[in-house]
Amino acid sequence: MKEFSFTSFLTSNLNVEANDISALTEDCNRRVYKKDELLFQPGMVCSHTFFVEKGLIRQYSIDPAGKEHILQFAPENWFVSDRESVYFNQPSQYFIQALEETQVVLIDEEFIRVLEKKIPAFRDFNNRLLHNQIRHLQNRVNLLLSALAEDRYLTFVKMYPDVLLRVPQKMVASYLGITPEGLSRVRKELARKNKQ
Amino acid sequence: MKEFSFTSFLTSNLNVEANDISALTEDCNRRVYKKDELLFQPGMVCSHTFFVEKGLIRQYSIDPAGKEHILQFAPENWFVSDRESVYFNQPSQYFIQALEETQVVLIDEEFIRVLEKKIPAFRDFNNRLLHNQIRHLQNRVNLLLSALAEDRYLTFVKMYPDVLLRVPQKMVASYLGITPEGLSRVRKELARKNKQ
DNA sequence: CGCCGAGTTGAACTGAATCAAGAAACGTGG
DNA sequence: CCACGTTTCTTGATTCAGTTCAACTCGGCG
Repeated sequence: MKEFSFTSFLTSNLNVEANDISALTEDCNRRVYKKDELLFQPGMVCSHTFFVEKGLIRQYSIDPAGKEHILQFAPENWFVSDRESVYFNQPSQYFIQALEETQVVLIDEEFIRVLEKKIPAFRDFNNRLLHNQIRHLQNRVNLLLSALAEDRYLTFVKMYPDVLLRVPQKMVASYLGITPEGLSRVRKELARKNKQ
Repeated sequence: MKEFSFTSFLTSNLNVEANDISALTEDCNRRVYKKDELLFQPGMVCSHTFFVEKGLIRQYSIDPAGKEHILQFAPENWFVSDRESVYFNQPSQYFIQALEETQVVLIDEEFIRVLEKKIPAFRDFNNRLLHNQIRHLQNRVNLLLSALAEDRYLTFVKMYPDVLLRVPQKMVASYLGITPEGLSRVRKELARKNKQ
């Protein structure tokens, strides 16, 4: 029997028997999205969180000038959700899109409540996930406020070396808040420095 | 009997009897900080969250070039904590400072656990606070990625009109990620537009 | 009264965007 | 497996938003 990565993810983080978990996670709603397919788009209220079992997705916005801005990449074992929409029932302003063929678990509020009930440790774990996300966002704000393009890129390379290899360079640029041309020049400059 | 604003804040949000709450919150650790006094500084592990009962505090970093960058303002009824430090027990990289004479409640992990135990609704409320902070941070990242200085300023004015009047302009600039001179020019330009 | 930090203004400068063109990589159908 | 069109990446010339530095004004406070 093949084990779902959502199951093993929860098992290893919740410190409980695999059997207890898989009973709950096996018949979760799952869906496979093709490359470039949208999981979600602005205007709707997003009713669930996505857990990536295989593949890679991104969350992004499009500004009035038509430019894309990437809020988050999510490879295997990451959650993505528009908290604003899921939790506060407001129409989202963000897109969520598969960047590769991607299999996700669809998690709704009800499933979370079931998990909390059956596995008390889940509440604490979920809490930890939220704290972790806040920490990352806070550090990202700080970086956007304080660092130039080159430093932001170097930080990205260090933090997400895997993502770097899986997405087109222009999307890294969009995540960093610079243009594709700008990132191309940053990389050129770094290569020059490394030679000498 | 004078009621603490922390008590009434929890009472109104938790939907429980004021008496139940005040028994818990009355003898919390409280402290008053003078204007400009530091509540906390980098390098230490921050062991508690602050709830502002009266006054105004800010969280900020100082970059290698010596420039300040404000992560958050917190007026009355706001929480401030360095999640990275409190939750993950890591040395913080941020300062927390009183911008006016400020009274705060010091909340440690133990107190949170007591609250969770005695008042079940607190867990959900805390969860809501976390989601709310994520939402705000996410929107701020999006704004930093997509908007020019003028739009960021206008958004700030709309979202925090109260804070705008209580802090020096150079701190608003620091929050927005521009220089004091830059903000001065943005405001001048806006004034010009409004006249015509 | 004199000082000091906050805000303003101007001139020169700089990091990054824009626009445009070409080169390289990629995917798809024949 | 190649040929083609499409997208991605690079490079150059120009422009622009915002910084830096310096001088000056203003208001509060010892």
